[in-house]
Amino acid sequence: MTGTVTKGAQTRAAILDRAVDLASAEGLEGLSIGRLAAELRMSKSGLFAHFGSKQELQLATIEAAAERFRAAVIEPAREAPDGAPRLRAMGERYLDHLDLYSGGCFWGATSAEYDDRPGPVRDAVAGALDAWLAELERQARIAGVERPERFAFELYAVVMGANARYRLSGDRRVFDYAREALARLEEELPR
Amino acid sequence: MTGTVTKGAQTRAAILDRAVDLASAEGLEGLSIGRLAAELRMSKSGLFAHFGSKQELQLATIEAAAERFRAAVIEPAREAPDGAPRLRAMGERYLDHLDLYSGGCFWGATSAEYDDRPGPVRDAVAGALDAWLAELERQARIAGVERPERFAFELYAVVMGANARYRLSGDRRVFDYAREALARLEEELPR
DNA sequence: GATTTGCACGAACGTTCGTGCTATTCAGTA
DNA sequence: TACTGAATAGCACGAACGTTCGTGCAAATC
Repeated sequence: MTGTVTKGAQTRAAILDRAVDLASAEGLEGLSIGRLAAELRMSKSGLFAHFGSKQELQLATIEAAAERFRAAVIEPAREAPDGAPRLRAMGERYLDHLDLYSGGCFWGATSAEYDDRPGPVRDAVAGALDAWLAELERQARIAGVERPERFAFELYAVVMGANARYRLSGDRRVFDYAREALARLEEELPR
Repeated sequence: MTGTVTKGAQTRAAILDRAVDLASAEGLEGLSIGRLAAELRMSKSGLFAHFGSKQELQLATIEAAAERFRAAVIEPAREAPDGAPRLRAMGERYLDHLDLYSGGCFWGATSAEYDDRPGPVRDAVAGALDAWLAELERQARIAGVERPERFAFELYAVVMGANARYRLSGDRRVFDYAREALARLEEELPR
């Protein structure tokens, strides 16, 4: 029956939920099946059977992280109208949603990890980030920015930089700096 | 005799030179002693003897990377006078020096990898990055910026963002975007 | 009630990892 | 040329990794 959540699907979802957190802290390579199983109090083989290979687990984890990102950043920001308000909402939502991970931004951690490891995993990570950049670009275009790619890059750099800096220094003031930078970016928008 | 370069020191330097590249691509954890030895055509145990433990190898690699960074970014930028010109030179030198690594910025890769792994390695990485941020901040203060920390963060975010984005997309235009952002930051400076 | 399916388990495989010991080779000095 | 300490190699270890296999059990299907 459509909508029925089987036991297996529940377990799988629980695995992936934990996997996203673990990967955001230890990376997608450091995400070991044995550790993940131990944390979830299940056997390595039982967990493994859900995915068939480590790579499939990694890809499923990426998809789960993308889903979390959509639910926490993209979707809420849709309440704001296209263009400038949406851009402001996405930047703000991104900074807020960082608390959802126990190990900082999933994309910050995994993109640095896989940028030099060709393969399906890298492609999936790059695809997810490209999609976000493309959405930023689209909204910048709607807002009337003359060079949306440049604008999207700068917004990305500021918020990801804040994540990276906070992770290493523990100094929450970087979020204030980031918000100021976003505000100054906003002033660039034609009105 | 002081200044004499023994055979061991030469080997050690060659190991670390390769280790910095390998770690910038595979991370400090992915930097395996066996692989490193194979690439340098020496035995695992022979290489290992130079450091005594993997952690010591990692710490030495970080120090070597810091040295490379100083030689390629900090020192050349010293030719420019303190303040605004120095800030411009450091941003520019950073972007240029990225070609020195085969796997992108060493600090971008390792700081994301270790931000959630407490210990001496994390401390060393954080220390090196803090030192750079502090230097940026110092120069911003000399240039008369009202809030040097904020300025340093923004410069950092832009250039590290360019590295991350280029690594994943392969699109060199991000360097142009970064340079424009640096130019706009420069306009902020009091004259 | 019999049979099939979904899900999880424990044991074991081969490989790679870091690390420890011992033997060998090499360079520089007496 | 013999000696000596530094530098490198050889070999083995225990642990962790991803993966495979056969099995147990509960729910669903017939």
